[in-house]
Amino acid sequence: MVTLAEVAQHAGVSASTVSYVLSGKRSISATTRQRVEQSIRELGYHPNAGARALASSRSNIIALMIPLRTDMYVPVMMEIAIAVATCARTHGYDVLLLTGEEGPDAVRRVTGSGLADAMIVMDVELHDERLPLLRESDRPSVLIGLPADTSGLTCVDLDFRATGALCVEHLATLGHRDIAVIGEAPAVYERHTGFAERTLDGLRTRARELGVRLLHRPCEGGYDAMAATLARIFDERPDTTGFVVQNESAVEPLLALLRQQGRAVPEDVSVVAVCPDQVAVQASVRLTSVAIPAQEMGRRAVEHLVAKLDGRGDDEVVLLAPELTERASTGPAPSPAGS
Amino acid sequence: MVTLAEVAQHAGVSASTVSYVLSGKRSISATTRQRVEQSIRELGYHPNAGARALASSRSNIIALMIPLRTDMYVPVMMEIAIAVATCARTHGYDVLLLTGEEGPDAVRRVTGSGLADAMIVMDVELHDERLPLLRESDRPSVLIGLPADTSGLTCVDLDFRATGALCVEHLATLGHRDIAVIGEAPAVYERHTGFAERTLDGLRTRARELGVRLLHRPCEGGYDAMAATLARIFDERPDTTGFVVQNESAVEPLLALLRQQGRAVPEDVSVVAVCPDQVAVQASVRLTSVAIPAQEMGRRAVEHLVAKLDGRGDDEVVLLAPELTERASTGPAPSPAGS
DNA sequence: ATAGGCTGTCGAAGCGCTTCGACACCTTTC
DNA sequence: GAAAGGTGTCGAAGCGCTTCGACAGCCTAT
Repeated sequence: MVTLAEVAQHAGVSASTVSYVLSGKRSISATTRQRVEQSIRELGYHPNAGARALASSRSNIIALMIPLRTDMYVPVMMEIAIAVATCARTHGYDVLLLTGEEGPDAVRRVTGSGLADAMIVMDVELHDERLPLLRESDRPSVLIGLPADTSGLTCVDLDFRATGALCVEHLATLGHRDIAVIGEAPAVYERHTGFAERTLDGLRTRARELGVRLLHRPCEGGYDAMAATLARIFDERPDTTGFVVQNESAVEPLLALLRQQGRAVPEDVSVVAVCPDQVAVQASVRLTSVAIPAQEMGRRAVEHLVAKLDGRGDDEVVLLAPELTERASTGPAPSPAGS
Repeated sequence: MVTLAEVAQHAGVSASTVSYVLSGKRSISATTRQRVEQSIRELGYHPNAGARALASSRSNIIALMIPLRTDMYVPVMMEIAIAVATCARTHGYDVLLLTGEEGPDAVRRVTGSGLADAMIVMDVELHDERLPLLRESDRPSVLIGLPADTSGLTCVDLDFRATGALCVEHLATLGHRDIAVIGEAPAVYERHTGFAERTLDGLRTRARELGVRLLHRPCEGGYDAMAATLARIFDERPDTTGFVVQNESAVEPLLALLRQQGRAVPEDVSVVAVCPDQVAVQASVRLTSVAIPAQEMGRRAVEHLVAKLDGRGDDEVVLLAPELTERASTGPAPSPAGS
């Protein structure tokens, strides 16, 4: 274990000089700098993280709270996590992975112990227990997601309300008048997860404005659940010709079932998905979709946090504008039978 | 920021006594302990992580290196990561998330700086650049995966060779003589990822022993790639009746295509998947599969690491025995046409 | 020439914790 | 009743780094 002092001795300077070479907080002559850097290389010196954290009260670590559940929107979570880790590194930060399991205690523990300088919280519920702690905390934080009350918080999210509106608009423009929404699992709504409710709100509002009938059905992932849900939908609204799907693990089952029932996509029914682009293009029908910009969200969260840590930046809600990409799963509504 | 000293003063004892109450490394009388614990609670004291790390040269952090790519076996990675984080917490450790991006440098940085006490490395290639560093390092590490040379390393993985054998056996027992293997994307084999090659090895060896013809085709995920691959397979081996799929994102496309071609599963062709159970049960045909025990792997990795950190434990290769669960996608081979 | 301002470097004082040796006190034991 | 052995507690010495004030040396402006 090489220490600062050893580097200093090797380079023939004082410890503080080495420290200033490393941090750049005071000017150092070019020759000294080079000598020190040479010594650092030769000795293979790495500053001790603990000592650094203690002396500077900065750990250079960002905590990332991810949901514990592995049963939903996994690829999105993973992509965000990786984007956060990658982007954080470019700013000199490491990422500490926390699961939602500990709940609010994790916030206390991490901020209390100085383990992390800041925090990114995912899977935010409308009235999340962690919010009061984050508001009080002197450490900056960014939410990925949108709670009911955003005062005193910084949030980054896709504008799900606009996303919902966009989906309805697209289908309405194509002439669809009866639209079914296949949502996330019921548990997601019960937990009042912001994005699910906001999408629904956007869907409903725009549907009302456009005079389109809308039927919303939460749905577990998987084939069997989808089959049951679909049956109920056609039972209740036989004239349904448009679908909006916001549930990755329902996408392929839906397509398979429609095919099996002899309903052609997009000739008989149109499908719009809200999912990462990768899912949309890999599906058995290339899906018209609104992308969930996971990487972008992760990146923006980190950049806001870094700005705050640098004393720049302020509380702010960033809603990314949704973009609908037309692919092969949507087309004009079929003319009503018998007219 | 409450400090140890403040707690000590509040409880009317010395700082070292508080420290010993916290660590339990020396006996403390019940009354003193209670008094100290009371003060800790009243003041809301959290030990400073940096100071602790500096003084004890233990950070209580485990680093987890995950692959950067988000295009393959994502759910497995996510599940492992979450299992690692959860299990680590039960042992008093936090988890630092590193992406493979930095490569071997990340190993140097983390072990050199004392940021983490130990390391879990995922997505190990047969001749991984990081291995020499891990072998030399004085910090313990566990690989999830199996490189070519495991000497001086601790590894946890599913026994993919046995997995391959198991799949072939199952199909052979049902009378299938022509089996096609739909593998991971070509890139996975090019990188010489251990698990893919070992599965293939197990498949081939057992197939030879049982006198079964085997055709292996790597395959990108998605519908189009699968369609092309499947066409080539039936072109080359029209009598193929058994499939082994080791590629989550090829599963559903395969089933859809078979259905579309009028080949019934399992009446005409049988399919065995190597994938997490969740994928197997959510597929449009409930798949006979060998599960990838992601949680178990994460848990075992952490437990080995903790054992090593406690001075117990030794280098060891743990191969989890595969288990095949029969579901609705495999059945007896159809009798050859015309016989 | 001299005051004033830069620049580059150093020494020393912590940051908050762990841990080692010391020691006071209380039991045992013969 | 003294020696031996436990307990429970304290004080002090760091752990390796950052950062503040000091200051030597030099340049510029008067």
